[in-house]
Amino acid sequence: MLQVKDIPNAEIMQKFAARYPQTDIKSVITFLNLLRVGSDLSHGLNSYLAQFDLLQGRWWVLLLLMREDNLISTPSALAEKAGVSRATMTGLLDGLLREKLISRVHAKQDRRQIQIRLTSLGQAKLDEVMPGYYQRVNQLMQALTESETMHLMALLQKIYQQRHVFENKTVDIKNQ
Amino acid sequence: MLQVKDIPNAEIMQKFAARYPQTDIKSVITFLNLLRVGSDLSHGLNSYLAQFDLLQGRWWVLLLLMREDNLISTPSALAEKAGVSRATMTGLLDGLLREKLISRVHAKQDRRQIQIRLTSLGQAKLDEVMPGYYQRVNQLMQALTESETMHLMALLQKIYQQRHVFENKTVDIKNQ
DNA sequence: AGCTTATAATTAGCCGCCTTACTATGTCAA
DNA sequence: TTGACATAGTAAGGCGGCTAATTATAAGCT
Repeated sequence: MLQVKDIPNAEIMQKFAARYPQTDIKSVITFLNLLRVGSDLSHGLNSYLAQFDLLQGRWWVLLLLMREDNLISTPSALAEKAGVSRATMTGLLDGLLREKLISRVHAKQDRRQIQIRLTSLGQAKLDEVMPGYYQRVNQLMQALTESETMHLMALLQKIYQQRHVFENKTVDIKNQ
Repeated sequence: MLQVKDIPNAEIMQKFAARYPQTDIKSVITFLNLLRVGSDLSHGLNSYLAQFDLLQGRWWVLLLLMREDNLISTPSALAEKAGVSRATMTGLLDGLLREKLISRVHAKQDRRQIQIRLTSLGQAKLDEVMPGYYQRVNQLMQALTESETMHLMALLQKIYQQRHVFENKTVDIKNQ
């Protein structure tokens, strides 16, 4: 994701608003701040995970496996839950396999499927990573009081429900 | 960035909290929601830009150039402002050059430098992209009232100031 | 049974990001 | 002045995303 370091100042926003009159400066600034906080937290998380030779993709796979009662899942299910394509999941699993954090076993009942299991090495890796992760998340969220946190969640929910506005193609009014 | 599709439910959080006692469930859920909103908006923006053969990286470069009074900057300055490495900027500029949206000119005063200029084709591309972008941002932010927007900005600020918590290495108490 | 279609996983090849290492040029101080 | 260091840009190679195409297996029709 783009690292939105440099949110435009008022002067620059005015310049853009002059050329593009539909601009609502306050909306744009809020939007860019949301993007920036998200990307900064994401980069921060990555830099923490990198200390353990992990990045978000592979870490998330380990977590998804740990959620399962028997520590087993399949590539398609993992891809679906992680929100990546199955091809990408193949690559992530290759990496995890190289470090023996997971194992691949052919499924008996459906021979197209492969079972992915969290190994004890994989569990050990999570046991190394997670305490520091939780500690840092706590520290981060101590920026807000309990009621601020709840308020933030509510605001995020409202925005989240609108998240599809970008995905609609531009509509040509004449064709409606 | 990871597409955080699947925020763990209460039952699963309990399981993790049992193994990792430092877990504060509310903090983690809020954190994951922040990440999710950020990554969804980022993906949404990308899918909008993709209609115009752009992605965030190259689009942002065009914007940075348009901010300049004479439409000119250098690769290093752009890399700094966009928050990417200079090597990455070289790649982005290669792409933009291929489509003639920018031009490269050797600087006279410092022959290490290269001047990057937004071409009229580049400006035309922005004129195509920006109105729809602003329209969609407005639509998105209409999810919130004016006072909610200001409150959200304030909450994001507080979190943003804590963003470095992930970057500190884990401290070994014994060595302090 | 044999087709057709659907599904699971992988491969190949693209893109944008990274770090590391390199080349060219500039700067500064002994 | 020249040697050491700093800075600008690029190249090489890795990673984690993607889509499209491929292979194997399963399921459903007729």
